[in-house]
Amino acid sequence: MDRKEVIKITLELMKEKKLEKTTIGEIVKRLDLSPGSLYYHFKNKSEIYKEMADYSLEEITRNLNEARTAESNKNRLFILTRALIKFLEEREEILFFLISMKGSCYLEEEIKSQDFLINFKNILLTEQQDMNYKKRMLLKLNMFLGSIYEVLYDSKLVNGRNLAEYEIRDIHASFWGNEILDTKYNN
Amino acid sequence: MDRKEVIKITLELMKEKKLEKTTIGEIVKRLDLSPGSLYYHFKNKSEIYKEMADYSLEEITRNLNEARTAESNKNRLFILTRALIKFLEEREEILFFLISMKGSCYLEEEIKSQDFLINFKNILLTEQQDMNYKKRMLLKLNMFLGSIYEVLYDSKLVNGRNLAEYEIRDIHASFWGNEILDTKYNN
DNA sequence: GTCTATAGAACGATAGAC
DNA sequence: GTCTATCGTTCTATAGAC
Repeated sequence: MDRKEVIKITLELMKEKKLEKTTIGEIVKRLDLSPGSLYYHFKNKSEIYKEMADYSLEEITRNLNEARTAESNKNRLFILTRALIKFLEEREEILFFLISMKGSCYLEEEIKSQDFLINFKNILLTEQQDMNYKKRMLLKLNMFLGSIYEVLYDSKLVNGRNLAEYEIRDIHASFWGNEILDTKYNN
Repeated sequence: MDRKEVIKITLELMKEKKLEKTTIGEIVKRLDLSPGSLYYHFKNKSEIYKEMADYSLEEITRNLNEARTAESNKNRLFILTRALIKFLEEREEILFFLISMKGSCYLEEEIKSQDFLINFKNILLTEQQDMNYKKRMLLKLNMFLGSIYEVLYDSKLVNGRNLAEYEIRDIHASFWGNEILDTKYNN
């Protein structure tokens, strides 16, 4: 049994069935597996959720890092914004999980939101910035993520369409338009 | 049996137990009611969810309208932003429901996100504005709401603290800082 | 390490007495 | 209009054979 396969299939299933209908029974049916086998590898449902969160974070991080190194210098924040949007549009199941995991009782408190932020923080903040700046940037980052989720929930998950380029530009401009951070990666 | 009491209690219960643990059994236990009695008034679980969504929207609308008429003229958008944040901080159960209902299989598609937007749209948009402007403003509105949800999820629901005034100002400034809409209510 | 079988509880929803 | 009792199903999770 491939552990990662379980996570991928469960994410997919969750998008289709929503939270309350994504049961162990449904998961093993989709995997063509037995409950006993699944519980041999995962101690309970929470562990599956936990690994879905880890997997989602890893996938996003990997994707953003690729985007970050692929193109160089100018408009780095635009490239990152665009990459994040494109990634979540392509991986709807991850988008849905990120949006709906907050309401689930199977995800323990600690995992929930902050881990995702930390990653963006690393991309956007350097060590030498002062506390006040960091706090405000964290707020802005939180706002940024929330905006992406809400907009993509509406456009992609409800209406099934991808954002137009001008919309991506609008989103980027709203948050990072004339931001000093734009210059951070221009060195 | 008070219909509205069921909705209020269920919202409260949901914040504590999360989506998958908010069952009919838990609801009737909290209400000190019998299942038969609950099902005499609500045809199924979806109907309860539907009315929670309606109730949440009504409460927000009522609250924003009060804020809108109470204070006059200048900085209307700041007052609305602040009122929305304060309302959701005070009514955590509504905040949690708005955040987590997207992942639920008991809320039918149609209700989901748009209805909440329509209300803000009415507040922010007038009839005579052109389509392009409206579309962009709708995107911005969506971003605005998503930001509020994400920020308050983190600050209030996870960390249990209210936003500081400077944070509210930051949020307002990010979206409506030097916006022509500021003048809309100054007539 | 996968299976079948099933425990044991909880689920949404209903029937019928009062 | 509220109750008790319970239907039939589904749930998470486990035991034990292979």
